[in-house]
Amino acid sequence: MLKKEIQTEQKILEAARKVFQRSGIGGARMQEIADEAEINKASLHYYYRSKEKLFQTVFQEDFHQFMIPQFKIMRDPSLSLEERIRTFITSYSETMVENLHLPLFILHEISRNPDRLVYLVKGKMGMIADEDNVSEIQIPTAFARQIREGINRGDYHEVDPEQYIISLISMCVFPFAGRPMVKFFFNKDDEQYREFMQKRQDEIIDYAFRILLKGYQPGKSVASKGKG
Amino acid sequence: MLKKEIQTEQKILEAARKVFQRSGIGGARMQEIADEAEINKASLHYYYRSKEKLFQTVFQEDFHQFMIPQFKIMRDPSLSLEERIRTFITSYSETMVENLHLPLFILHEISRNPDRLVYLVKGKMGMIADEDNVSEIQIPTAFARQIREGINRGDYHEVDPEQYIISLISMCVFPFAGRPMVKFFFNKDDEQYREFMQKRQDEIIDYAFRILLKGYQPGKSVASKGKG
DNA sequence: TGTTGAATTAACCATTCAGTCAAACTATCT
DNA sequence: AGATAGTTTGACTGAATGGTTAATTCAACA
Repeated sequence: MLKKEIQTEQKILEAARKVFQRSGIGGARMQEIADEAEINKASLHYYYRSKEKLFQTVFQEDFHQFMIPQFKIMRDPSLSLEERIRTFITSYSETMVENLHLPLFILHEISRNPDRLVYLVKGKMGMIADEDNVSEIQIPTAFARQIREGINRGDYHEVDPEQYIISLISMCVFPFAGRPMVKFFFNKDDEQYREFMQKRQDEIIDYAFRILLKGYQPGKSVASKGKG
Repeated sequence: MLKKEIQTEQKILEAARKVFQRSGIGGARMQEIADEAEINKASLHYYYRSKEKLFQTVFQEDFHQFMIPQFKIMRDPSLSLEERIRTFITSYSETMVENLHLPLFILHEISRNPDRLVYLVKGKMGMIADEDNVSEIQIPTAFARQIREGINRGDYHEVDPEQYIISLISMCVFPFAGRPMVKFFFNKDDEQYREFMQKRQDEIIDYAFRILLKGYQPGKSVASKGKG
């Protein structure tokens, strides 16, 4: 009984995730989700009182999947800044490759209702940070500050740290949000696209270091594992 | 009479654009568009038989605004490749700053229905190109080929041209698609965001050249106007 | 095997919304 | 003024869809 309940709930969430990511909250139909989960529409409401409630559950999970690993990396004190940049890029790309619809879904729903950000971040992202007095919201800012320190030390080129961080994220995320266009204009099928995005990781890491590091040469490179 | 007709049609298109960009085709309401245009809903249908028809008209215009200037630049034979990169970035950013909702709107609607791309591009983009045998669809590919030539000549670093082009577009477009997050995590209000995106242009140009050009130094730089 | 509470279902309800229609209005020309 | 063609409008329709309900099934247990 209990087992069945959990199993059904899980089926619903998976189905809902698929449908919501494909169509957004507006385009999704409760009937469609029910069909996808192979249950009756009334049962769907039995488990999740309303569409909005169901959506929030799914969206919160997705949002965290989209954000938390990256946030963890940005402030991981066991990694040098260069290693963090490298890991940030691979981790981000990996998440997206495994979940192609995620980026656009997140972007679109956040844009439709930016206020969600406040409780989404404050809500469950408290699981990271809080060891010292850096709240999760300030992680990007803190990361930017560390880049600035590197610049001041003379290790890095003169970049605007905030612009630099956003550029990293852009290069990781955008090609997934614009997948149909990438495929269309560079004439790639699904498999070629996947391969292209897989290769892209190393390419972006290279770009990231060319932009930031003084005297960077792709050959000698920066440590790819272990401390720098 | 004729004058009034045109004027109404224009009002409808502006209203529809605003509502569609805000809510997408699914979220938009014909009544809302009618209200925005200050006409009766029946009149709306008098001018545009259906929602889909109205949407297509608006979307096609928006798509072209989003694409054509950049395509023109990519293949402008009067500019050197470096100048084209520079112009590409400023032109793209300029378009986005003036129309903040455009990128996400395009991305979302293309993603919802990728088949549109075929007739959208073949449809009206024939206005560019066709002088020689480079069709508009092949412009990015052609642009990539020219980068490759530069690499082979030894002028540029070893980059994957397709990845490079997509990175340029990413850095230009993504921060607009992710505007709420940029604002939220770097704590900017509308004005600060705007300023940030304005400054960003030069920053990206710098990044683009650091990635591509051998021996690039932001100081000496590449010609900012005229032939290189 | 009968009782109980949770899970499932078909049928139904209420609302929203794109699209239609016929009547009314307006401008222009004769 | 009357006729004509183009435009506007309120009222309406039908389909889609989120959500409810009451009856039924099912699983567990005494």
